[in-house]
Amino acid sequence: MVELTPRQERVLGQVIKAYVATAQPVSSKSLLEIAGMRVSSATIRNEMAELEELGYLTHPHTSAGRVPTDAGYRYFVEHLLGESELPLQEQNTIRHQFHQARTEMSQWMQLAAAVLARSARSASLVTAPRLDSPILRRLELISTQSRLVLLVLVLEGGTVRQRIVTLKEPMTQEALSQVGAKLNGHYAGDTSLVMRAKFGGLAEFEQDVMALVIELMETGGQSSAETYRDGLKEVLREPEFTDQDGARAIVGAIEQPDFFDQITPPVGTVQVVIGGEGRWRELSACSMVVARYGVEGYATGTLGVLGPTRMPYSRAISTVRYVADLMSNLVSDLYAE
Amino acid sequence: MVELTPRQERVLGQVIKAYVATAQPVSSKSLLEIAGMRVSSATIRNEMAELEELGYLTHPHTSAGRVPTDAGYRYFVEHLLGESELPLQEQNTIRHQFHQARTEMSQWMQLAAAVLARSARSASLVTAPRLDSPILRRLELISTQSRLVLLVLVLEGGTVRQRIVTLKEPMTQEALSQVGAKLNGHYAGDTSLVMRAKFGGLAEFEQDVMALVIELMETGGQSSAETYRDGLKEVLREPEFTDQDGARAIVGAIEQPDFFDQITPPVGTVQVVIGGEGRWRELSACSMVVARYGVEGYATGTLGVLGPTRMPYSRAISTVRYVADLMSNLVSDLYAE
DNA sequence: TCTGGCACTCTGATTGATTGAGTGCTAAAA
DNA sequence: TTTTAGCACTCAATCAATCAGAGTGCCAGA
Repeated sequence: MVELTPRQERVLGQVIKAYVATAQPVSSKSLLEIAGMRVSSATIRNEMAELEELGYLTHPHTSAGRVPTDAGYRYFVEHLLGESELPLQEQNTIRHQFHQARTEMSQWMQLAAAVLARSARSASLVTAPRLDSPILRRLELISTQSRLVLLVLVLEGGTVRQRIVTLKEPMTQEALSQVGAKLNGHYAGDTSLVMRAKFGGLAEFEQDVMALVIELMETGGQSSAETYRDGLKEVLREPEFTDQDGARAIVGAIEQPDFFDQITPPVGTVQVVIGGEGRWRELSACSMVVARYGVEGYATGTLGVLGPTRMPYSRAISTVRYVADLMSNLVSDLYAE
Repeated sequence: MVELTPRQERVLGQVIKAYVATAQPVSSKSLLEIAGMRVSSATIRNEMAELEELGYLTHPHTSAGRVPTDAGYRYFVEHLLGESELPLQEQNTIRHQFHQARTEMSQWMQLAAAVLARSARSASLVTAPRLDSPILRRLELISTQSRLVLLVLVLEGGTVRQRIVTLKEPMTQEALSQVGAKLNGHYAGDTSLVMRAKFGGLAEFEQDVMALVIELMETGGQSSAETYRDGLKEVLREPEFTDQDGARAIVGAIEQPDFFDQITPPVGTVQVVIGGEGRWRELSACSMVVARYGVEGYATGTLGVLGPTRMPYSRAISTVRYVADLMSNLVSDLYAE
């Protein structure tokens, strides 16, 4: 990536700022007005032509103003955006909202989605934290009906997983509780790996149960319902999504519950994907700002926003970073040793 | 609602059929071709004019074909649609898919949403069954961290609810288990009403826990994540949603997790809402076909489709009915005494 | 009661002219 | 060498006018 002169950087930054605000190509004259630079429009035009040469701007047709390219946004994000923090005022508002919510992951995630959508004027997606190598805290076998038994797993950190088991022949709740107690004695505190190692010495039914336990611990809840969304309706106002294809592209992405799981930056960093970056052809008009939250190596989830490439990156990035940090703290409070 | 002559009914039915298929106004001549009626186009025109007089058809402008009105669809649904069943072939396919799924509510609901969306060419929404007056089967108190305790409730039928409690001072898992055992002894098998009645004779901490239990049982999970959706991307292909307003209207509705909870037909019936029916102004171009499933008075959820008024009502209604019945059976298998 | 025929209406596509925003380039000024 | 003023040029957007065609409404006759 070529280095730009300070003035070129200024021009690029102002073009992006104006284009993000108005969605209209930016002319050399209008740029002068908003940027208040003390040169003529012709100079600006020369700079713009140069920036176009370098691939950071284009224009839709000969007599139109300039529009940033994906590379232009990329340069902007990498070089012209400091590690700016969210204004304290907003940090407080958000923290306050989180304190008001009940101490429940589902509420927090819903709230996180709402905050992200509002702040970044985009659609947002938050997935529940998933345990990397879950540890069994306790299991329960609960008879629901003659031959149907509910298996409930409580994992370290409070995640609950459940599955219905069909028995070959009926068992009383008494008998089930005994089996439960025995298995708890054997396996509470173990990861699925350890469980596999200690598999011997079990009755057939107990083996069946443990096989299920292991499967449940390793495949994870995966429930697609564990994804929280917001802002889709509002982001459809943006001009890039008014036509059918644009709308379908973003709706299709948001509809996938695990869409952001394809992007997994390490916890603590924020990743910006501009214009689908080749990997998502449909999303060529979209950008994403994604972060992972939680405790690395233990339990992590993904959260972020999806909007037009013409996105308020500064806001989006600082909001995503702030919310991810907040969520990480919540998770580590819950899961801490 | 005025009675129509058999021929008028036939004309109305054919107009709707053609319009549903093509989204184009239907002309008198083209109607002749598809319906194969042995009269002239002029006769059809007269009938159409009559139907327009009665409010069942309109035309967008003088020299355009006819389009059904909401009243027209309503008449069609009430009078011209028998209690037709889904073709056996499809019933089998659907039943087969349900058998393939794991015996888990979340999987079934996701599947139900997918089936509905495919079959009715619409967006679908399925909400988890909610207990009407839940009965506690067992509660667990699990220490997660010094002063944070996870309260897990298992309700009759296998619903699990959880909540984090912050203690005033630390307690050991031992102590928590004792409290748990005591409360289970007292309250297992009770509804929240009974619990309120037997509230006396508890230590302060136990009272706090039971207050939470009651709250959790009465307010319900309410987790917005317990809603499954599908087909939104595809339904945006329909011409009525190509413009911004149309798309935003349907996306806004689908985004609300409890949208269908506003419509609650009794279990076993299917309700059809055409053109928003005045209650949903934004959804004037949409229809919904909704059913409640589950066991009345015990645990019920809502499921249905949302699409353009130009919807294949016959398919939609029979699919919704069939899937609702299927889900009702699954629920009653799980919850049956 | 139905039908053939014809006048009438309205849309949608096409064309052409016009306007104006905005650039690119050149030659002069700093 | 860099900046600026000026001017020619390009292209989208808008408007008006025209035209073909689809489809209706209605009347008069079967």
